[in-house]
Amino acid sequence: MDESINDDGKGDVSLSELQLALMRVLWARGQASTAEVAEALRDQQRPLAHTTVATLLTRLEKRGLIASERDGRALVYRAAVSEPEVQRSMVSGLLSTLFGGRPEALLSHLVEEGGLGDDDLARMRALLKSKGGRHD
Amino acid sequence: MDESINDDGKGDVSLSELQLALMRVLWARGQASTAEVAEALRDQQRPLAHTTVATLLTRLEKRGLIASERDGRALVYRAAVSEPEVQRSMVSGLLSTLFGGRPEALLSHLVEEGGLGDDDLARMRALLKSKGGRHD
DNA sequence: TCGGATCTTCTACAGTTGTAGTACGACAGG
DNA sequence: CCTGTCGTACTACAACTGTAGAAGATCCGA
Repeated sequence: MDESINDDGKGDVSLSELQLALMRVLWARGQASTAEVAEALRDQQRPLAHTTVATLLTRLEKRGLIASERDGRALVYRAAVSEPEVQRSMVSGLLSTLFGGRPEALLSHLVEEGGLGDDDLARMRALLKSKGGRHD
Repeated sequence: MDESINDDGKGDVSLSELQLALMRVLWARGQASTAEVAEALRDQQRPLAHTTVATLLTRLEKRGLIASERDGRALVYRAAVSEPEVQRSMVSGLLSTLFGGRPEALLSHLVEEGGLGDDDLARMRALLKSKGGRHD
């Protein structure tokens, strides 16, 4: 049968810092041409050759994480996976490899070692309070 | 001066799943020979050739993450970085690349999307309660 | 003392990532 | 019409990772 149906990449995405930087541009702007992405990165003190950005985008597309559409001679890209999807995937990866899959272990780590300020703690407390469940 | 003093690796460690699997063996046992590490991995449904494990350990040592000591003809390894150190480093990496460095954003994600059970939430709440700071 | 069992070390190789040059098509200004 | 300019596609290459075979040193038991 037709084997052109590519894996849609939803299963356990893990992106490098740089790849995320590209994704973030697309998430923020909805869509962007190669040149726009390159410019955005340049503005973030991350100057890369136009061709480098093109290569990176091509690779992300090959992985199914973004999709392109032609606008004249230029390609315009948009994200094919949402930021929360990627977050979910990467957090759960970290959780299982580094914290035995126990979310409290991660929180505990954040609280104990994460150098959080009082305001951070307060915000987190508020967040949890607003979430249902018993308050034993 | 003598430039043989190698970078001690404490600065922004990021380990792959497999590399962490090796580290976990060492963290758990304190120390282990190549053969013991290989055996432990085999027991975790991760059968790797002895030489593969040796290569991996050598590379980790080159990065300063583990240290070896000779015991007869065999090498015995122990971790040179602690698990909390690695956790700190990797969590803070994830935090900055994926959550704009805002810990509450990570917690929020955990709470909203992390599929936590009531008991998880309760444990987390307890954890935060026991931590000082104001309770606005 | 000889052969297998063990170990380390070296070498290899494919895949991914970061980075960019080259080639080549299209288009706009003079 | 010609020449930059802009854009994609292709190629390249070094570093790192996962994986392991080949070589060579040793040690143990018969």
